[in-house]
Order: sequence, then C-alpha cells, then structure tokens
Amino acid sequence: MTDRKEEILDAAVAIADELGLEAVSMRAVADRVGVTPMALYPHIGSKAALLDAMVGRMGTELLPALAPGQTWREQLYVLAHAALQLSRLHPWWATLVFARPSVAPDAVRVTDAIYQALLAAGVPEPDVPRLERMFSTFVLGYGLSEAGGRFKAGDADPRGTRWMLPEGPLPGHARLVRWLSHRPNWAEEFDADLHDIERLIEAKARREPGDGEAQ
Amino acid sequence: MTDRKEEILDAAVAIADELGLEAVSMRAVADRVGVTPMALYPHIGSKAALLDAMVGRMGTELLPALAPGQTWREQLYVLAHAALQLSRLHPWWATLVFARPSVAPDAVRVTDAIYQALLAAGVPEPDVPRLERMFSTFVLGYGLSEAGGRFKAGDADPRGTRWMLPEGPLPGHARLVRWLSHRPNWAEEFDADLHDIERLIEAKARREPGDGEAQ
DNA sequence: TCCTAACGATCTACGCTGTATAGAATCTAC
DNA sequence: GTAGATTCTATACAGCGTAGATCGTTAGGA
Repeated sequence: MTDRKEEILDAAVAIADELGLEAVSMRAVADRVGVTPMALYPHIGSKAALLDAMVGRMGTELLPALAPGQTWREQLYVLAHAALQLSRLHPWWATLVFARPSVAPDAVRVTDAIYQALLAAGVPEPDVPRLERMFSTFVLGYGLSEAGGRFKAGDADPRGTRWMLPEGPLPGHARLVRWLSHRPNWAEEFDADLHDIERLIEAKARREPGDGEAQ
Repeated sequence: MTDRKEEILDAAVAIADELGLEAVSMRAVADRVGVTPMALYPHIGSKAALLDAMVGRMGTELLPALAPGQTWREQLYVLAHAALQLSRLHPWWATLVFARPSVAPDAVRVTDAIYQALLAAGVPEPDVPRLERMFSTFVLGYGLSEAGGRFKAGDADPRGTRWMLPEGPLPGHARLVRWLSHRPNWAEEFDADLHDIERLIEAKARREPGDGEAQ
C-alpha cells in the first residue's frame, strides 16, 4: 500500500519536473507506474489529494535545512536558500504551495524553525507570527516569480521602446535605462533581498522607535 | 470586433468572480455571451490569450491609483492597497499574474510609478529595480496568500495539538501559543508589513553602512 | 444592380481530462 | 478448497480546448 503510494508520488513528481505541472494527469501517472488510471484511486484518493501529497513530499526535502546549532541568521539563510533551490529544481512547487494550502506536518516544522530563529533574533513575541508570514511569503513569492517568469517578463527590448509608450512617457524607466539594460543576477538579488530582510528583523528586535504598534 | 472582445472579457471576468477561475471555460464564456464556443476564437485567439487579456483588464483598474501629487509614501501605500483590494475583489487575479507573466502596457506603467516613488524616496538608482521587484513580489504574494488561503491553513485547532506533533515538540509554537490563539487582523498585518518595508526603503535611501553592496 | 470577398457564427469531431461504477484477478488464512 | 479482502482493469460519462469545414450576412467594386 505505502510502497505503491510512494511509487505513484515518484512518478507524479518526475512528470511535473520533466513536462510541467499541467502534464500531471491521472492517465500519465498511471502509465508511468505501469497501471491503469483507476488503480491509483485506492492509493491516493483523488487528483487533488495527489497534488497535496506532492507538496508534502517536497516539504520533507526542506527538513535537512533545519540542522541545529546555527545562529538565527544562518538558520534563515539556509532555509531561504533551500526553499529557493527547491523551487528551482521543482518549479511547480511554489505554484502548488500558494494554490492549495494544506498543512503538512513537515511544513509546520519549517514554520516552527522560523519562529525559533525570529525569537532567537530578539523579535518581540507578538511580532513573530507576522514576520514569519512575511518572510515565507517573500521567499515563496520570489521562487514563484522566478519559476513563472514574472521577473523576466519584458526582458526583450529593455533599452528600446520599452521606456516610452505610445500613450505617454515612463519617467522612471527613462531615468533607470542604464540599470535596466543588463539583466540582473538573480542569485545576487535574492541574497541582497535576504540581507535587507535580515536588517528589518534586527530593527524589529531593537524595538526601534517611531512605531505605533501595540504591545 | 472590439465590442465583442470587451463583451467576452466581461463575461470571463464575471464567471471567474462568481464561480472561480477553473469555471472559466470557452463553453461557459460563450454561453454567457450567447454564442457558440468557436465564435470566441476570431476575437480572442485562444484560451491562453483570454486569460492574458483578463490580467490586462485588471491592470487597467490599478491605474487610477497612480494619481500624481503624492509623497512617495502615499504613492506606495495607495498602490499596495489598490492591488490588495483588487486581489480581494478578484481572487483569481494574483494567481494569473504569477502564472502567466505577460507585459501589459498598464503593468509597465504601474512599475514605472513604483520606480518613481523609490527614486523620490532617495533610493540609489542601482537599487531601484531590485526594490521594485521586492515590493511588488510582497504585495502580490500577500494577495495570493490571502486569496489562496495559505495564511489561514492551520487555523483549526490553534491551541490544541498543533504545537505538539507526534514526532517531536514544536518549541517555537509552544512559546507563541498565546499569540497564535487568536487569528490576526489581516488588514492590520498588511499595513504593518507595509510600514516595515517603508522603513527598509528609508534605510536604503540613507545608504546605511554595513552593506557590502557594490555601486 | 450584380458579383465577390470577407467576416462572424455554427456544427461536427478528435483527443484529452477526472472519476463513478462494475467486474475480474490475485493473494491470505482457515 | 473456499471465503474474504485487496488490487487492478474495463467501460462509460460529462466536460475540456480547439482544428476543420460550412453557411448566412454584409460591404465594396464593377
């Protein structure tokens, strides 16, 4: 029973990696396993459940990044990079995480690790859950943007007509032409973003003034 | 021709709003317009093009938020809230933006407005494109998390067994039980996040030290 | 005024999707 | 050897996107 289920999950993940998420059909998975489509149902229940299980499987791959004995900075860095790598290896992952919010045990464990890191950083307890959501939203959103190509949209013609549209000029683009002309190094950009978020966390830990947030 | 296209778009958006994105089928849209499915094709080309056009249509709704004569803070605030409201009114919007990155003219204009705000804030030019991506990734990611229910996953049973799993304790959750027990006010949380990002932008504008970032 | 070309809409059909239902095959235990 | 459970197969249905052929209506030019 469980063997078969693992086998089915392996097949589904392989298809998603090779052909994309939309190629994951019950028939395709069944073919890969060497069985008829309906044979999958006793094992995985439904297609929705199969997708959930795929997310769960990926969560497991994130767990090794939770090695103890690290500073909160290292912990967040390692986790963020593990997640980004995961969404590069399996571009469908971030899509699914956003689309079907199931709480897998492993996901809860990852959340807890982030809680611990933020607490270790000195973030006030009431702010921790919010900052966790902000942190994970950013990491997942970045992965999804990369995977989905949102960042790259508009790559074509960066110094051409892009900064001047028929219906009016684009002053921002015009001033930044110089910096928009060469495409960014995404690895560097991710690290820079992460660095900024780290400083944001430090600031929250220092309880910087000018903040009306209640206890 | 263009009339028909607008009519088709209206129908598609209405269906997505009422029944969800997956209910937007060529047949359903055609029914709504009062026509056979194949009659849509001369007007919109394909289903993929229809979805792209839907995203474009939403981009137009974001433009009114670009009123001039505001401080950079107001500009970012208004834009972020307009986007969040859009993703609440049309929960399928954020999904599509992440899934199919097409550059609509209106989207470019929104990007430009963010560029201008960041420049007005005093952010060094080379940092502006990156911070724009970070800002929009956050706003869209937040909207998508809300719409997709990612934030709410695990709402059930917040003080029960959730902070203690069979395979081991969750120290982070345990320490935060008090703060995890009542569900957050998402509007407040969004504003708090926005506030933090604002401060991050200010810090970048002040060119704070301790930053190895090259010119 | 007639012919023609273009256009918008339709009908039919193909291969795909998830899955309900019913039946057949295989293995285990008594 | 037979009963029961488990696993897989076969068939079928309703829905999907869209290729291809067809048809009625309309607009332009001779």
